Amino acid sequence: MPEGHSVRRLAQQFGDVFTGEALSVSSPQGRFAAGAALLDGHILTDSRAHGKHLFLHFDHAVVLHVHLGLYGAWDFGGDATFLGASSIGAPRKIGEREVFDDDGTAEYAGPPEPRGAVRVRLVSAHGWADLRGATTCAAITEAEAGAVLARLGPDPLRNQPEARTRFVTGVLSRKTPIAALLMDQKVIAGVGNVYRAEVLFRQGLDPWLPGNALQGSAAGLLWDDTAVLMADGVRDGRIITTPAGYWAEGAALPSGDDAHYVYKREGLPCRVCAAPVAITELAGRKLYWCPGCQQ
DNA sequence: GATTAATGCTAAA
DNA sequence: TTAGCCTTAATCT
Repeated sequence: MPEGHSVRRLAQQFGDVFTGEALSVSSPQGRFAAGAALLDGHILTDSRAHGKHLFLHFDHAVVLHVHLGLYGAWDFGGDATFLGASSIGAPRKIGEREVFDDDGTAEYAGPPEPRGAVRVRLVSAHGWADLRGATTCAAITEAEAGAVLARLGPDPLRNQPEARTRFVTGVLSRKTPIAALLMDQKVIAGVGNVYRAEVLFRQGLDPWLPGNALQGSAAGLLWDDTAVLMADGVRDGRIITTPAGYWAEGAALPSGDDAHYVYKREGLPCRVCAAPVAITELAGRKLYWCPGCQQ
């Protein structure tokens, strides 16, 4: 999935192109027909992300709650007004991989025929958005949205009071391996398998180190580095954890192969110590790490 | 063309 | 603990 940085970009995109607009809401696939009817015709008033959760608030205190899960994605399209309103480069798709139109010459002729299982379609005067493949898509009350937030840990992309302290305390109070704690959305919201592997490498932490065995300062630095990486991800629209020295000569951005230290690099030599990058299954997910650097 | 794996979580069993 | 979501890209045959 899109980790927290993608969902933050989605919230930004909805804010840019739909806030203040009355939206026609439908469910071409049918599975969200009742929820769509509840939202249809209402004005989008706010758009927020917390971790991997997206909340679209409407003018009658109903909230569209979306979690993309493993492969959910939003598609966008619209006229020049719509495209011009987007502050993040007007991607056509935000989800597991962002897609940009190669040219802006196509005439806008309204929303296309729904292709595949479109769970929700939002249509404004100037554009549209389609949701497919999401794990969660629900019309809920403000109170219910608050309950979802309450069970999430601090999000490094938000300026919440005591966020860093809450993370450090959460880590130090548990004996669970740090690699598992980073994936626990109650401990820190928005980190997925890529950021987990990369930030542990960058901090030189053994993935199996129990949370309560970390130094408080190490846990704090882990939070700080995660926050930096995720903010970069919001800016870039992708996860890049290596510095320019590891990219092709003169490249402004790395190729996919050069963007990470360990993620999906099992068996390849570590970029720092040349030991083979290891892969292990941990709680049903693949964990990539360098046995040389992370001890 | 078919199969697999994927940045994740929920609900059923 | 497992199926499910029902997409996409990469890898297979």
